[in-house]
Amino acid sequence: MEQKKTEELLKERLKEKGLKVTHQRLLVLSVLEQNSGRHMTAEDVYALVSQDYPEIGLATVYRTLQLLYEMQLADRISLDDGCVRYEIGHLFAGESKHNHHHLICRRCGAVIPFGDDLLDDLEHHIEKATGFHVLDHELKFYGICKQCLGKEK
Amino acid sequence: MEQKKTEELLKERLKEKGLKVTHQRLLVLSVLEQNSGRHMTAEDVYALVSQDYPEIGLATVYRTLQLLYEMQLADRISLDDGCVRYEIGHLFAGESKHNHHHLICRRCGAVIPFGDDLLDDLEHHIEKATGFHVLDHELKFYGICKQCLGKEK
DNA sequence: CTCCTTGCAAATTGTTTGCATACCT
DNA sequence: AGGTATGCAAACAATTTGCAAGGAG
Repeated sequence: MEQKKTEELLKERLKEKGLKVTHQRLLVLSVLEQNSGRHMTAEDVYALVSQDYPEIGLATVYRTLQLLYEMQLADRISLDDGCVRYEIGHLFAGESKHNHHHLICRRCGAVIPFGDDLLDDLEHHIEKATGFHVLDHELKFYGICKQCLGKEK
Repeated sequence: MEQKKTEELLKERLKEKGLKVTHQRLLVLSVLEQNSGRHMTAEDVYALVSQDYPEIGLATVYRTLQLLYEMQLADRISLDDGCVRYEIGHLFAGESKHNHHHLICRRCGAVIPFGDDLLDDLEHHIEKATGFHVLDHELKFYGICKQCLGKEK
């Protein structure tokens, strides 16, 4: 029913905006959901959706991911490898705060999620100090992962 | 002499690696330095270097920026507008901790630097908790800037 | 004199767009 | 029916690469 919930959420939001509920859109969301942990490129999603629905076009996947992002149903990050990635955050029905960060290994490229939310205070501070209304944040740490450290001379 | 310092730093590091000190490399660094506040794309740098040195090729600028980044002489960020940007952080002779963050307006695209370093504690915490050795971090806040908020109905 | 580096152009790669057709509502 | 979405192919834009010629050590 977690499953069901985001699907319903998508349908609602589509209707609100006069957009249509299509097979493709549901499939893209479902793939994202079944891989909620991974950071998926459009190609990744395309490959998976194609298994069930080979007729889908890559362009549709791009369009749909963008749509999901705009509707706050998907999270978007860049891992500096030249492509945008999407993932489903732990969304609590309507609340769409994205609260996990990433540790990126400069050596092997591993991406380790790191859940923590110490940034709320900082956000409030920013709002007060600059008048900037914070909606979301993205925090990445670069360094060397445990494995790579182990391999070092 | 701040000026002089990074140039010397570059020369040193090039020699260490058996690489060569070229006019182009010095010029790219110098342009970055003279615009230390801006987040510059390769094209931006290319345009500026071209004024003094029209023969330079765009590919060289790309190669040089990458090099400076690898040598920790330049900082690299992505503002999600589809191109990588570089800037010179306030580097304190050798120490290359990059400690300023960015507020990115979802409406007008403005990028507001935000200096603050509350993340050291968090970094230590991560190292202890995960064994990941943190070298650097990148923090972006997305939201609506003051001006755009003002324009709202 | 020997590699490293450059400039140029061509090649790649991720992503977007135009358009006729197919599909929701 | 009527407008939205789709698939395909072509268009794009940022970045990379191959290679012959030039330049630093």
